[in-house]
Amino acid sequence: MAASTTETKEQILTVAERLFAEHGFTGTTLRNVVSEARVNLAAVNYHFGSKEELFRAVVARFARPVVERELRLLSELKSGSELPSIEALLRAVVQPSLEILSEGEDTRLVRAKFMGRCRTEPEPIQSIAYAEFAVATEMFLDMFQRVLPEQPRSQLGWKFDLVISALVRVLMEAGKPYALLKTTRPEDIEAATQQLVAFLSPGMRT
Amino acid sequence: MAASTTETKEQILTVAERLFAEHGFTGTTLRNVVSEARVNLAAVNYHFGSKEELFRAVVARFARPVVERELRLLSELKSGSELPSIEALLRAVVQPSLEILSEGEDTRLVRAKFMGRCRTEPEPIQSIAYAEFAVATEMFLDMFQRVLPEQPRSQLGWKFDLVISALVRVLMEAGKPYALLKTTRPEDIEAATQQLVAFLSPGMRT
DNA sequence: GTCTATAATTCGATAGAC
DNA sequence: GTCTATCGAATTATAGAC
Repeated sequence: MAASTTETKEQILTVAERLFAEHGFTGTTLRNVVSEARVNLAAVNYHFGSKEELFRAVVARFARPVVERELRLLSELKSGSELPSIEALLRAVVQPSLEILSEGEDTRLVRAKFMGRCRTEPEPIQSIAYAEFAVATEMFLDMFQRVLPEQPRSQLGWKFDLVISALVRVLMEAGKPYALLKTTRPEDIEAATQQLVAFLSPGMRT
Repeated sequence: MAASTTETKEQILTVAERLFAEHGFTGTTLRNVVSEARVNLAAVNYHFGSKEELFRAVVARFARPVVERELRLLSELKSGSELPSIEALLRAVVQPSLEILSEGEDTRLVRAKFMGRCRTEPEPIQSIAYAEFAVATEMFLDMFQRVLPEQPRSQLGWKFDLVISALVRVLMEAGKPYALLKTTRPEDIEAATQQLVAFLSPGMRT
């Protein structure tokens, strides 16, 4: 493996992430990717095997650090002597994803949008990203059930689904003039986190 | 115009609506449409001109009755002697769309999913549907501003955006086993409307 | 590992007979 | 208005030289 191999793979992944985010899976062509990445067309199939495997690789690269932070926050909440508040739990849900926007320089907004795009892709593409988050999602839902034992699981199910929808929407709209999150400055991210949690938490309680 | 012309156009529109809903714009081919619609390939371009014009026609067919009901509910709210409650206003936002699910027999779930899909399509397709709802959206936002004058317009902007996101998610997931709306029975639609309004209204107030 | 060249399909759109 | 046939361009994926 030559020294530039990693570079080529990363270059493909970065460009593909942006084009998938903007145009979706079927709306992105490998020719567009290699053209912008300034690599050869055959390099995609050499390094990733197929267009779908490339998508899986993009998903894995961005999702794993997020899931890792989610699981860490979850274990912190569990290790506490008492049950967390709804607000603390919601913050653990949205914070790892919103923190995407504080890392990666010029790729921040693209990465956030890609995460949102994953959830809006038609099947079977959507399932690729869903699989990465499935374990953490189930654990969050279990925790909501413990904090809100009087609500039936089915109700918590669709409520949590709407929470994720709101998070995804915030990520996709980030950077636009009328969005909740207009910049990627840490203090703006923190403010948006608080506002999003405040918007969602009373609805979870009801 | 022969007697079967309307039939052919409607057949194309109905099949296209389902395929666009399931696979998105770029994921749907005209060949798939005409194959399932059992019409000739050339009929699409004869009746609609292009794939994008076909999409516009599908959007117009489902959106106009919804917008009409939105505007009627809005004028009723305005004609009242006092300002509506948050709950009444939110109900006017979500009800016309959810009522899609009480009409059209076997096309109900498809139509709901298509509406959701419109909002998740990459540009420039998304703007086609957005344009149909733009006027009503602005009027709803004005009404929220009157009911909640202490909140800045920018804040109401992203909150209303999250309300629509929740509505769209409910529409897209309708019919699935763990969704808020599992069937299309009128009483279930009414129950879902109430639960959705109850979930969202406290967040609007905060 | 990177490249050129191309295979093998598939796409949207249209020409022209009926 | 409906059909067959096809154009021209674009797609993913691969074979094979270097």
